[in-house]
Amino acid sequence: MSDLPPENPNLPLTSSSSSLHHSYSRKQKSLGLLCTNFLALYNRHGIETIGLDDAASKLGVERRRIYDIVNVLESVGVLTKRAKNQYTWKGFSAIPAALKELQEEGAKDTFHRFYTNENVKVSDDEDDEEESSSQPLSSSQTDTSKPGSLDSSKIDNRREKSLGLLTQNFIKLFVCSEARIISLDEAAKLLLGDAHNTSIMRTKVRRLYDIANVLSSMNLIEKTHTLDSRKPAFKWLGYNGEPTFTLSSDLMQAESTKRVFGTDLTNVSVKRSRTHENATERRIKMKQHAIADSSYNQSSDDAHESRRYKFGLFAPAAGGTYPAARLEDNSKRAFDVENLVSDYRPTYQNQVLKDLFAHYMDAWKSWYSEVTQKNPLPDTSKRH
DNA sequence: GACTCCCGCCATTGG
DNA sequence: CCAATGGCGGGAGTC
Repeated sequence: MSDLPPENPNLPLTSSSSSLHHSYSRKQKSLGLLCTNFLALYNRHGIETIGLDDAASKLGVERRRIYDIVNVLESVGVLTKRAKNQYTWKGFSAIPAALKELQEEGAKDTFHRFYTNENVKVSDDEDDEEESSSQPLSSSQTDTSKPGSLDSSKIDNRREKSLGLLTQNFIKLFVCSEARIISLDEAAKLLLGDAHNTSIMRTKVRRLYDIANVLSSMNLIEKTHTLDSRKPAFKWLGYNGEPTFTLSSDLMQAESTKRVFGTDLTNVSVKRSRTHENATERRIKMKQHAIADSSYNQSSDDAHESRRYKFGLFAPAAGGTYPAARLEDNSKRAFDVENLVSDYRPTYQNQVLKDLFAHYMDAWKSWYSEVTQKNPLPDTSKRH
């Protein structure tokens, strides 16, 4: 107990004052940003263990959020749980191994799927149905799920729905297939195996957004859109062997506004105005909803509605097509450092943040010069 | 008005 | 029993 009190009404806005509608910026509280900060805070020498409380207070967020981040980081090997409240920092160098393991694991799953399906068709065409029904790829041991029997079926039902596992499965999607770009809907559908229940889907997609955000902040994936359609999707970048923390992806998006890294670490202050509605009401409403919803429209999804999706028949076991993508687009727009610097004007009163800022600026400058060297011209920055 | 996805209630799990 | 964890989905911001 010390430092920053939970309520800290200081928005690092450079404006002198009179910010009447001190805009609540959702972006500045995104999981991705938080993760970026988290990484910057711990991805350095000397760090060995991480305390959740410490992280929470340093980053100025509630514990709950830390769990979110830590879970996905752990599923990629960057962290490991040591004890209650305690994690061990492994670093980015642990990513390749973790990725590889996931890939192998995924390959196995794929095999399994095909064998039980005995329907190995090597269609090269668009329509490439992926597995038939109910069997989300999970690493659970036995599955005795009978649609009719309801009882102590899944003790570890929880684990199956954990953010961590979901993260791994999401990654497997990329690592174990030819797919380079996947939209979250597709991912959700794939990971769900089936159950096109709108509600379930929505929830799953929500989670995927969360995951995608932190994965993005690690530069493992990047947001784009599907080649053909306009649908937003994520592109697998893979691990680019970057010992020092990179921040590009995040900064890229800073172009338009202030989705700037260090902004407001102590962001416990302005929360979006919760609709006046006390907890009780809320709870009740929830219950009612649950009840009314209990009659899950279990329409057996009839149409398979196969997403034309290339689930590369079992990924090449060794080496094969290990996604080795780099940011090869030229779409990265350039903006000038000085401008950003002077414009940004750090209002950090805390040493850590200052430190952090310097760190970022450093990394970014080098990145910037590198890019400008390759791309002499700032490249007509069109709309994103 | 569709997309994103933050927030925090509260069920679970662990000690 | 309480504290640590973390599923989950309402609904507020964004685009």
